[in-house]
Amino acid sequence: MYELILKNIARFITLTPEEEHYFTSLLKLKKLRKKQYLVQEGDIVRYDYFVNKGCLRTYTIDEKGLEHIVQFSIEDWWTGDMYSFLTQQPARYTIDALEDTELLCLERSALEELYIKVPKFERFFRLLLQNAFVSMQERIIGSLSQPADERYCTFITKYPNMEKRLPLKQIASYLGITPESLSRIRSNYIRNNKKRA
Amino acid sequence: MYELILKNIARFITLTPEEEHYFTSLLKLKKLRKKQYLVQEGDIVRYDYFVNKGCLRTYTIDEKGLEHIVQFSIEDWWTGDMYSFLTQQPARYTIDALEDTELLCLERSALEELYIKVPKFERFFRLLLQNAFVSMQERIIGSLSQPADERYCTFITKYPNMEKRLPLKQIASYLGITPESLSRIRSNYIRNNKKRA
DNA sequence: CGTCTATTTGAATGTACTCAAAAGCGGTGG
DNA sequence: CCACCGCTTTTGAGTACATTCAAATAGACG
Repeated sequence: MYELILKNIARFITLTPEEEHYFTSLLKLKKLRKKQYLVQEGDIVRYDYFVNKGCLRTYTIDEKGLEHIVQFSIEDWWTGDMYSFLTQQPARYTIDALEDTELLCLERSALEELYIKVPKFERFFRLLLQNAFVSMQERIIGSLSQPADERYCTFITKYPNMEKRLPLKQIASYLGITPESLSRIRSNYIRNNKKRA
Repeated sequence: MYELILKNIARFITLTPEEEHYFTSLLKLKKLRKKQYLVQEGDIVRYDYFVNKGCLRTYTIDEKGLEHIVQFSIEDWWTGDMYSFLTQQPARYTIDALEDTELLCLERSALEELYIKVPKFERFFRLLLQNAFVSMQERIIGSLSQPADERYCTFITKYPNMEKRLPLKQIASYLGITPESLSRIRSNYIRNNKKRA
């Protein structure tokens, strides 16, 4: 149950067996069925979440009622409304499950305690945030400079096999295009690959 | 010379006079003339920068040779290539001055020392990063869901008077549109405001 | 099996783009 | 201080890509 999260942490910091044990003792398991909400816009978020299994989306709904997906989170990713978790203000995003999902939850007060007892975790979560920030910068550049078909190409390269798992509609929302457009992009894509082969 | 940066820090943490003094003793002053580089893509970035006066842009150049601006930094903002500063890998962005600029520079080793002597700064820089992350998320949503004229409108609302200071070409690059398009958007904008008046 | 939603396809529209040319503006050197 | 050069901004015309609206088909779920 904890192998994945421990491996995830080991990317950046090294823990002793005792530290590992202490850390995992702070985690709570949560299961969600497909379509269930994890966070709704306006909630005060008390947890940071690690995805052990399954898939979620983080999105917002604009004045016209349209959904815009900021992020997908699959196994081995962290998720949550960072803004709300850290400031204890109402969440700006809604998060729900696109598949049956299993999460490990780390509560705010547990995290504070963890920072004190095992200060390495300050470093870990800072690195996590930095990486998230950097990849967000890259996504901005892409969204401003690339046409839709290239953005799709970047997406399937960066998140291999995600496109087989997710409904087209959700990917279109993530890319900022209509489902119709993505459908056409995909059929061009297949046609071009066939030509080359 | 240090009023601005101390006020900036006071938004999130409270310092004693001694801590303020210690902190400012770590800072180095740097002046840049218009068009000078602060960071070039590929550099290893050793400093985090606070803008005391002036204006800079952070951008990257794509395969086609086109510039894409990730960020403008004016007085009271922090800037730098966060990725390079924190990982000591080559910078992904170039930063140069759009006006004569005055910076306060905080070196990596000085920051590490600061974290140890005044741990509150861990909190400060974490909050800084979080805010940057959150506003980046908002920008993604905007860039994917709004037409160019609305993005311009958001820009001038969020960064009041910036549009008077910056060349049109630079703003167009930030918004991900051509200078021609922004020029047209502006003239429509003026026309519409006149109608209403 | 039937209903509801997702996906595909087509046609018409619109927004932003490219290319081209003219006008405006700023900085430099004589 | 002015004239010139180069770069920025504006404007116009034609084009390309993505959108909207509509309708047909496919697929998922109860």
